[in-house]
Amino acid sequence: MKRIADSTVRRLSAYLRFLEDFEGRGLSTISSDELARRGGTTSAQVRKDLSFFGSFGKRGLGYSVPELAGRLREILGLGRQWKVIIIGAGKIGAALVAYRGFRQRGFHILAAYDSSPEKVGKQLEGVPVRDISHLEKDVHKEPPDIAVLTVPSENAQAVVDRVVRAGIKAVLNFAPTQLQVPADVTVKTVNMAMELEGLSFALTNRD
Amino acid sequence: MKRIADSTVRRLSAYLRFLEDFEGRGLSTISSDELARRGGTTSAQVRKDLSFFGSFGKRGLGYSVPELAGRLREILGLGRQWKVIIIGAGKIGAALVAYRGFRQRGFHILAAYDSSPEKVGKQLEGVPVRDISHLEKDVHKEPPDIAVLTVPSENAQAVVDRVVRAGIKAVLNFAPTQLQVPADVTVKTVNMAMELEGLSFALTNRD
DNA sequence: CTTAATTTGTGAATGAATTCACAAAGCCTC
DNA sequence: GAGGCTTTGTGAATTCATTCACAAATTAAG
Repeated sequence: MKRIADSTVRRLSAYLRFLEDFEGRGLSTISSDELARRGGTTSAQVRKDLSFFGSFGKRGLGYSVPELAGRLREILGLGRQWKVIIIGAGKIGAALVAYRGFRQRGFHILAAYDSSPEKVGKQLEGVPVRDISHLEKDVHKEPPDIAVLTVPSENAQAVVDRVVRAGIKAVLNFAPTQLQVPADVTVKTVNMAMELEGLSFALTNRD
Repeated sequence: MKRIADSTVRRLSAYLRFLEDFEGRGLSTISSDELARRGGTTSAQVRKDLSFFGSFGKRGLGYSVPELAGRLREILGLGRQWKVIIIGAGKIGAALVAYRGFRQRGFHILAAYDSSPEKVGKQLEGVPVRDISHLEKDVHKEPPDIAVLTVPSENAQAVVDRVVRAGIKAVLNFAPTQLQVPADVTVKTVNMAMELEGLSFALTNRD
């Protein structure tokens, strides 16, 4: 299959959100133009994005809302449940455990890991906090699909190395660090510092 | 000034982080090649990125670490203090207030806002939680530069409208929503759901 | 001082992503 | 069922971003 750009996948994700909104309001069809308006893009962009995966629309009419939503869920791999572990049970880790967006999309949190004795053994929103030393054993018993890293930058590379060695192929990283991983592992980094600096730049360099 | 791509600014931000690391270790010069290796890019990319703002290197030698760090701070607008308010004192808002990356980079949190009576009047890490109804009055008294939104999706557009009307020109949005704002307002969105779906797509569509 | 070794800065070439623009297909009205 | 209206799907054109490649500048060594 032709390589799909990251930006395309992000937009598909956005389209699905709008479709679910429309679905909830009982609308049955939608045009690329309306989808574009909601997503801050153009109708040609929407059609091009979808065209990589097939042709789902009806000329003169638009797209069936439930059908397109279903197709997008399929394309994005949301038809199944993904098993997730969170490494680092600090403030951000705890906030993520509580985040309902996870469960809504089929991301099931198996456990959180930490090294602090005050946290280990407790629960966060029903999710057990385990000692980080149990990581490999647990992963072996019930392999997660995705590891979310909310550990301090200093430890991030060491932790991701363990995660990779344990066979996990997808990582969501909240540490403001560029992680080195083998080519068959996908890492997405959420870097708040970088976004803030982007705002600082925009405020500084406005005409 | 020529328009600078978003991707360029993000890389500058990454370069600065590496330079600070080098600075801490007392190294005095660095080549574009080494900077590139750390940032997962190429030396030509590094030089091109910097060339938009001037020529800071010495041929045959590389870049002076402290000088380049200083220039980047200047370019990114990090030479001053930015005033920030956080709207939404839920789990994510609370985690952000505690995030030390803010203060380190000169982002000073004036206050957090919420509508829940249990939260209003309390403090989070020394930051007062104010009633959202005081927003406009407070902003008028001490205008913040940046508003961080950690409110539920349903309210995000309404809140950003208030923020824009109050004259704030930069927004960091944590709600998984595409916000509509006038052209002179910059919005950056951190969308965890989107990143997770990107991982789901990668796991589903690997060769 | 001369030669070899580095490394920058930058036009030119390439590659990737977006937008244009229009034929083809389907709906709707009369 | 003919004609007008709408909207898709997609090559071609365009714009934007990255990579190449090399002259110019500087250091280092003899």
